[in-house]
Amino acid sequence: MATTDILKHNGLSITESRKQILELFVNSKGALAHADIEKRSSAAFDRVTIYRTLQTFVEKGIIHTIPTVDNSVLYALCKDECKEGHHHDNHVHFICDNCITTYCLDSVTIPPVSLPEGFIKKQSDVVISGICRNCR
Amino acid sequence: MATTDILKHNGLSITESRKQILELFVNSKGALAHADIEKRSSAAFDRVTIYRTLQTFVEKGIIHTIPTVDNSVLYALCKDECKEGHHHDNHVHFICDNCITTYCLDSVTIPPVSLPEGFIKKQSDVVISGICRNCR
DNA sequence: GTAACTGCAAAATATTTGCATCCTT
DNA sequence: AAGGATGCAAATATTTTGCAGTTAC
Repeated sequence: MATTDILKHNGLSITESRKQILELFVNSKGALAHADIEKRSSAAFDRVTIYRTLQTFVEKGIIHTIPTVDNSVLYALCKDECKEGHHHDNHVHFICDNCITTYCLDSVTIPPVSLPEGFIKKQSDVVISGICRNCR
Repeated sequence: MATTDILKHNGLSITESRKQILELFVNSKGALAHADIEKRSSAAFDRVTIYRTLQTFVEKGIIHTIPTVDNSVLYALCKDECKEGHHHDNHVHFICDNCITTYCLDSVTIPPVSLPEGFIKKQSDVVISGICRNCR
């Protein structure tokens, strides 16, 4: 799906920054941090615009944040099942210790985890670190 | 184990701030953020001291960071299996959407996840969010 | 034309570093 | 006494907010 279509689908107006930033996500295999976007976008968007664009994309369910053990904030494209306000991010994230790329392993399903009495699960995230395909 | 012993075990000198901050972790059911420590410590430690103490504890394997989807950084006590430089954090973290407490569910083991060809797993973290025991 | 988006400036927050002083061993 | 830990000041880095100008529809 073209970036313009994705934006339209979500009721967002089509702007250069949104198209380009979304393009970055579509073309990237891994997740992106705010800093990556700042570097990679050809046009120099304002830092603030990037913050706001990312926030908008998260709200609309176009991208989602990935939990990381260090304090960095990573974003990656959501799959179609994601809808506004309700994420369906039941997929595994893999962070390569070597090249630092973060992959969304959509093909890997999270096995059910049984919680202790009284805990009600809403969402689960699995982050696995190690060495990726390309770095072996 | 008393806090002083833990510190000795790790070759750290015994200071008021270290004892008190470690005490907070021992007494806390959930994980703590930098801000929590700043608030809860009776003596008012310098913000910088807290940063440095947490960093030292992480290096020594006394506490570990917990991955979170928002950008916050959380810390929790490590179990005995954790050794300096090599963490064994194969346990599930549970974040309550209501009271924001983060639990280390040591009793819950992470089921094995099969990765695609070429990916080598080193460590895995599972973060589950929902409603905790106390908030139902 | 109107509502929404962007960029700039600046405020608010969070984190790191240097250095002099104080405390632990 | 010596090395390490702390506190203060200040430098950096990160994120948020307000507002005026611009752009999409």
